[in-house]
Amino acid sequence: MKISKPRGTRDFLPEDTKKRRYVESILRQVVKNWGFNEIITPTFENLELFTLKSGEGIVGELYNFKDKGDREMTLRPELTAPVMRMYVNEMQAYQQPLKLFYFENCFRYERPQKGRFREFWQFGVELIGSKRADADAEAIALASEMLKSVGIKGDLHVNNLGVIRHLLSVLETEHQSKIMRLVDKKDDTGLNDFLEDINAPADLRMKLLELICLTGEGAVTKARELVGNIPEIETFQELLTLLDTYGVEYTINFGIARGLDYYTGTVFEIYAEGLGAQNQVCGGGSYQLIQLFGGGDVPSTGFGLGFDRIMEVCELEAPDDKPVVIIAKDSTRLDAVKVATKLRLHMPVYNDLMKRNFKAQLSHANNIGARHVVIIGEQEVEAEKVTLKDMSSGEQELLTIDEVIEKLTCK
RNA sequence: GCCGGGGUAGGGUAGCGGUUAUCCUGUAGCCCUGUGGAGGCUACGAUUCGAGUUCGAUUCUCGAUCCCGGCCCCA
Repeated sequence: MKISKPRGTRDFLPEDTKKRRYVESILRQVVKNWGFNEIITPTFENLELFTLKSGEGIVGELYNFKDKGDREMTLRPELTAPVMRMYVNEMQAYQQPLKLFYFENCFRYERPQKGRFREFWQFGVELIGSKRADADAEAIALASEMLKSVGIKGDLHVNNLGVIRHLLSVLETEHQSKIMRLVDKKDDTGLNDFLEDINAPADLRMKLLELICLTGEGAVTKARELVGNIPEIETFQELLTLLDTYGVEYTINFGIARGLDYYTGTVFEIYAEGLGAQNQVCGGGSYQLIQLFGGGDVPSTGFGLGFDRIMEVCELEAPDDKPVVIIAKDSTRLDAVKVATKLRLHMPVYNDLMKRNFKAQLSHANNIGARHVVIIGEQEVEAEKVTLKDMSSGEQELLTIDEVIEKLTCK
């Protein structure tokens, strides 16, 4: 009787894990160099944390459960809300801006497909305390740099929601939200119908439809013509100038909306090729969530990277471990253990655990890709040395253990 | 929740009503107990699960399940 793994989860074999850890280590190095500090939050949280942020509707997509104390819990579906909760609970007195990052698994009860799993990993950054374009620009530049560091060419689209919000400000709040959702979905007919339903002014309707199609060069100028010289445009222009200075390539896209009300201004998405329908590898922007969780009026900006999607398109190869295999005879196995113990302070070492004969041990060493083997037989024990054999050249020489360490570690 | 396409040893496959279920690879061992990569031999190991049709099902039908792709959703 075999037990299969739960739907939408994955086993990572040694080769997979090695590559994942390697890519992870590169991303970690980049965020650290940008001055961000890692945090860890619980794997499960009170259900309310997420319904508060995203509405009751998301419960259907959650891995939620009641614990033995009858509390409504859920495995975390994302990490922005937990980080905000953590900030409100424990970090409000910290120096701002807070520069935080996390790399954790998340859980969503969804139908698996390419680039979508029920357990997946998010690498995210939250920058708390600054509402300036400088913070948004740093977040975007960092996201861009992270992808670049692992060899992924992403297509970055940026927008400032303040512009479209300004245009819609004459409408009721609920209508505004609804329109933002329709724009996010790129549901043009739905949008038209809705504008018809609420009897939106013809002038606004025309401007809106024109605005959300604005993209690429000259889009800012055209937007300015549509909505006038409002502060939101100036902020957006400031962000773009900063991005230019960072050397980040981007596409202006007034059609990116993000369906949720807590996004305040800057929003961005990054897409990568080769991922099928789920081609977004990064999404983020500036948002206002802290008040919702009982904190002050603190602006934040952040983004999440879909680590699994990155792995899907990342072509980096993890460096080789260069294992050393010790080959011994039955009569010298204890000597082999002693030598292994010394060598293990410096390098990965394999010892025979199968009581293989001499030839089979050598063959096994070859099969697992050993660069070198260390032979310990009666002759070597007698001479208080070992034989080091280079597996690719076949050359071998009699050396002391210290000489072996010296020789293998300096390469 | 919806729509397609799939599921045969650990991995890759052939068979498409009756076979000892094919071959490649893998793993372990032997040929060969102080020198690997080749070769030969041996062993291990599979029809996703459950119903139905049939004398007989890996093969046909239905259901479940999982995988792959897409829709919805995407915090």
